[in-house]
Amino acid sequence: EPAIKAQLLARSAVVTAPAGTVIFGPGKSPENMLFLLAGTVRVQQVSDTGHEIVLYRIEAGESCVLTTACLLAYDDYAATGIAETDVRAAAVPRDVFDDLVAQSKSFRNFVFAAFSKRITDLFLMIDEVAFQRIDVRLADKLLKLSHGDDRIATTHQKLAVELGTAREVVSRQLQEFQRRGWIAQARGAVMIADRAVLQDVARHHG
Amino acid sequence: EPAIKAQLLARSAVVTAPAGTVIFGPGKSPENMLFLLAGTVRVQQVSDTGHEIVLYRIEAGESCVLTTACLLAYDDYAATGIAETDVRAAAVPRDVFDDLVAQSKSFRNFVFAAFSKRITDLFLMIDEVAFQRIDVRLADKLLKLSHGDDRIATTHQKLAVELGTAREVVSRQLQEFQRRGWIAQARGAVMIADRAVLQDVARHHG
DNA sequence: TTGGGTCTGTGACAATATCACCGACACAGG
DNA sequence: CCTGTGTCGGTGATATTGTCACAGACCCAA
Repeated sequence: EPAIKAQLLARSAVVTAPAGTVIFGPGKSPENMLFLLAGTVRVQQVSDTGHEIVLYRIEAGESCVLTTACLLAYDDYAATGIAETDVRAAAVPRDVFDDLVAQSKSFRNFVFAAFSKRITDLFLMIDEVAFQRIDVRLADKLLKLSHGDDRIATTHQKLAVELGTAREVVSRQLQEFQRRGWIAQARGAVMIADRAVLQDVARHHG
Repeated sequence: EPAIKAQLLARSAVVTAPAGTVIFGPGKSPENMLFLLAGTVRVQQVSDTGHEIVLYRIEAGESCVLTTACLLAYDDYAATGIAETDVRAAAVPRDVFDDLVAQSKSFRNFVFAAFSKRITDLFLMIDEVAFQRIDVRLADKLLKLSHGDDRIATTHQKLAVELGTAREVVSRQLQEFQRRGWIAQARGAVMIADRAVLQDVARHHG
C-alpha cells in the first residue's frame, strides 16, 4: 500500500469540483479515472421513459470511483455521476491505472474487491426494487440519508428518485408515517421522530 | 492472446457438469474461477421474501464466469449459478488468475471489459425492473429465450422468475398475447406466432 | 404586492401483486 | 385400465403501487 499510494499520488493530478457538478454522464465520459479523496458522488440513471433512479453513492476513501473506470470501457452507458458535496479527487490516467494493476497485488485485490462489492450491491438493489414494499424501502432510505441526524433536507421528489418511484407515492407514505408519529414534515425537510420504529419497519428486509 | 491462452489452459483443469448442476451458490463458493468453454450458466437470486429473479446468463466464450471471480471476494452473496445445459469450463486457480492479470495487458482489458459489461447490464436491468411495463418485458424475454426458434419450452412459473414477477401475472399476459394472435400456448411451451409484432411491443423500451 | 416557480396534497383510475382457490393434465404404480 | 399424486395453468377478490390531472400552499424576487 505505501509504495503504491505514493506512485498513485505522484502520477495523478488532484482535481476539485463544487457540489452539483456533473462528474460524468452520457456524452461526457471522463478522460481518466477518479479516485475520490473527499466528498460524495451520487450515481443515477435516467431511463428512456423519463424516469430517474439513484443507483448508488461513492464515498471518499471507501470504494473510490472505480466504477468510473468500469464505465470507461463501455461508453454507451446512461448513468450520470453528480457531486453531492464539494469533491476532491485524484485523476489517474488510464495507463497509470493499468501499470498499478500490473505491478501491485494489493492494488489488484483492492480493485477487484471494489468491483465485487459494486456488483453484489447491485444484486441487492435489484432485489429491493423488484420485491420490497415501498414503505419498507422508504423507511430504510430515510434512515440511511439521515446519517444519524434527525433532520433530512430533501423533497418528496428527491426521495422518489432515490427509490425509483413516483412523488405521489412518497407523499402518501410520508403522510402515513407522520400520522403514526414516526416522522414530522416541513417544506423541503423530513424530521425523524421515532428512529426505533423506522428501523423496525426497515428491518423487514435486512 | 495466444501465449496467455496457452498458459491459461496449461495451468487450469477442464471440468464438466451436467445440465441442472448448481455451480455456485450460498454456502458453496467455488475454490477457483471458471471460464466457460461450452454451455450456458443462469445466475439467479432468491430473496429473503422467497421471491426469485434471474439476474443474467453466462454464455460460453462471451464474457466467461468472471462474475464467479467477482463473487469470490465477497462470499456473503445470495446469487446462485445453475448450469442450463451441459457445461464445460476451465477451472483457474486464483493465483493463476492473478498472475495473468499481472502479466498480460490484453488479459486485463478483457477482464475489465467483462466487469464493465456486467455492471452496465445490471444498470439496464434495474431500469427495466423499476420502470418497464410487464407486457413489454415479457415480449422482450420471449424473443430472447426463443433463440430464433418459434417454440419455447418453459412454464409460466419459469417466465415469472425470469421477470421477477408472479406466475398469475405471466399467465394473464400470455392469455392476452394469445387472444391477440401473437403466440400460441401448450402445456409447458409457448409458440411464437407473430414475431414482428412482439418485436414491436418489446421495442417500446430499447 | 404580485408574479412565477417549486413543493405538496388529492381524487380517480390503471397496472401489478397477492391470496385462495380449482380444474386439467401427465405419469407412475397397482 | 384405473387411480393417486404432483405439476401446470385459470380465475376472482382484494391490496398495493403507478399514472394523470389538477389545486393550493409556500417562497422569493421584481
